[in-house]
Amino acid sequence: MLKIYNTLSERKEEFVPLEKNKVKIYACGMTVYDKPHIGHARKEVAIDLIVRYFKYLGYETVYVRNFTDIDDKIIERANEREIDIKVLTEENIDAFYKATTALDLVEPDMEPKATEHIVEIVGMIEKLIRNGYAYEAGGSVYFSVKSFNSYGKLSRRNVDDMIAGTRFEVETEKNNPLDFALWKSSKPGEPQWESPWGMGRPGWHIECSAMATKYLGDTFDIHAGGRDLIFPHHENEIAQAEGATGKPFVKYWVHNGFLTVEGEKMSKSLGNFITVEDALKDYHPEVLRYFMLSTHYRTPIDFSIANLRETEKKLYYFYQTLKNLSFFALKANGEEVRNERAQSFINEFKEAMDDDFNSAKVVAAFYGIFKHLNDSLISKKTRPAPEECAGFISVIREAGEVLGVLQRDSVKVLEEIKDIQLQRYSINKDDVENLIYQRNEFRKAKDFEKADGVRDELKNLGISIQDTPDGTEWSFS
RNA sequence: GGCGCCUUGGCCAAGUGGUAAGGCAGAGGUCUGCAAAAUCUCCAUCUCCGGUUCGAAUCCGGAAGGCGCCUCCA
Repeated sequence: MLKIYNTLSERKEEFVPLEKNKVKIYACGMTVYDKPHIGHARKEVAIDLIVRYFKYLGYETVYVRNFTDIDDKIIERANEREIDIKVLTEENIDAFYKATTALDLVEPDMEPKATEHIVEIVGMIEKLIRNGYAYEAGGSVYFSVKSFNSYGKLSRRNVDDMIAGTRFEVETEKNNPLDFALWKSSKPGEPQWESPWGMGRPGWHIECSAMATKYLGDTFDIHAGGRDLIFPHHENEIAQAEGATGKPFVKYWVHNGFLTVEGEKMSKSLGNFITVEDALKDYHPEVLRYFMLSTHYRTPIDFSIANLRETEKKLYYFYQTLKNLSFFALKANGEEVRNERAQSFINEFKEAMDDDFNSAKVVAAFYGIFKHLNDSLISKKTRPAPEECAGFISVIREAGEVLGVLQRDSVKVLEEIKDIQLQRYSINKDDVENLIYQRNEFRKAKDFEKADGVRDELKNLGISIQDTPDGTEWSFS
């Protein structure tokens, strides 16, 4: 039985879809004023895990992720760079797609853009005015927070308390400082669209309510996003959608925890702002994915060099083991048997995922099975039959598919990881192989002292070598 | 000031009332020309103080520390 932590109730709830075997998911996408950073990546990997698991469970999934391609920051940034807004947003959408491709994220079924849904947005605002939740003032339209009495239910805030804590804005068209803009009258030179209230553009929150209800209906199953969006973004989305439709908007609200960099919040001013593009220069995409999943999605995660290195080692170990396993599975001729240990692994996996998508527990289960495999593969006596080895591969791939890891050819991934490491440490591959060749020559000549000297040289580069029956292999230690 | 979260061994991290997963690092063993890799063994009573309970890391109250949101933020 799948349980999901619902921000609305602050507890884990059994997942019951609105329609049998079908799940409708909306995830707030990014506002494309800049390139995606690793915080975005965390959110995307988290929702990706969720979507993949629903598919794994056999649900028909409808997954919508938007692009917010019009807002203050975008206008500001475009002005700064003296480029057209469209140029800016398209550039960043491209960068986003590069990141999603590299991270092997499941493609959403729909990816609506705010600027392409002005009609729906205007329509929703009109409904809100008609329903008495919004008012026009000076060419802008505001949502009246006071008029919507369950305002604050998601973020557990009380409107009066909030007003008390607000510094009053001078000169405002708003009736109430907490009211938020649904439609903003445009200043000269800003992008603008026609509306019943004059030329203008949508406020920040309305596009999600309009697009989500358009594609998923008035009420749908899951709405996801980063923790920081709970207030005001999601709170406002609820007010807008429910104010317009009169129906409950979302059944389960899912929010991922934040990512820090070396223990600090990522921000431009601290200079620790890491784009996905940059992270991919130093780490294999699968390492990044696996890293994100090694902590439960609601728990804060720290993007630190130490943690990333550790993850890299783990993944390397897994693929190394998978490589050995594949060798022993060759004789199975396509036959596979899932023995008790393999089956228990799958059970562990499902149990962990059913528990609010606890990928951290899955990671532990992976450890257990890989350790078991390394242990048993080592000697003929304990080695599973080829068909069982094939069965192990199959369960690992099955669980790995949901996490989006361990799907690719072991040899290839091991090489890719090494290449990235070589690049990271600015070490030339040929130099390494030359040294290994030299060492083996010394070994053949039984000149172990010189051979060990070469090994020390390699060690200084951070490389360790393994003499195996098939020759000498090397890896970063 | 308001709302919420977190605090588990040197480090990362599970744990959601039944007697502390896993990993990294460290110590020792097996293997090895020596190593490495792999593997085995060892390594915590859960920030503190009260309470509820036969029994709590897990529930309640309080203290200390850290953090997030309340303005843009995944």
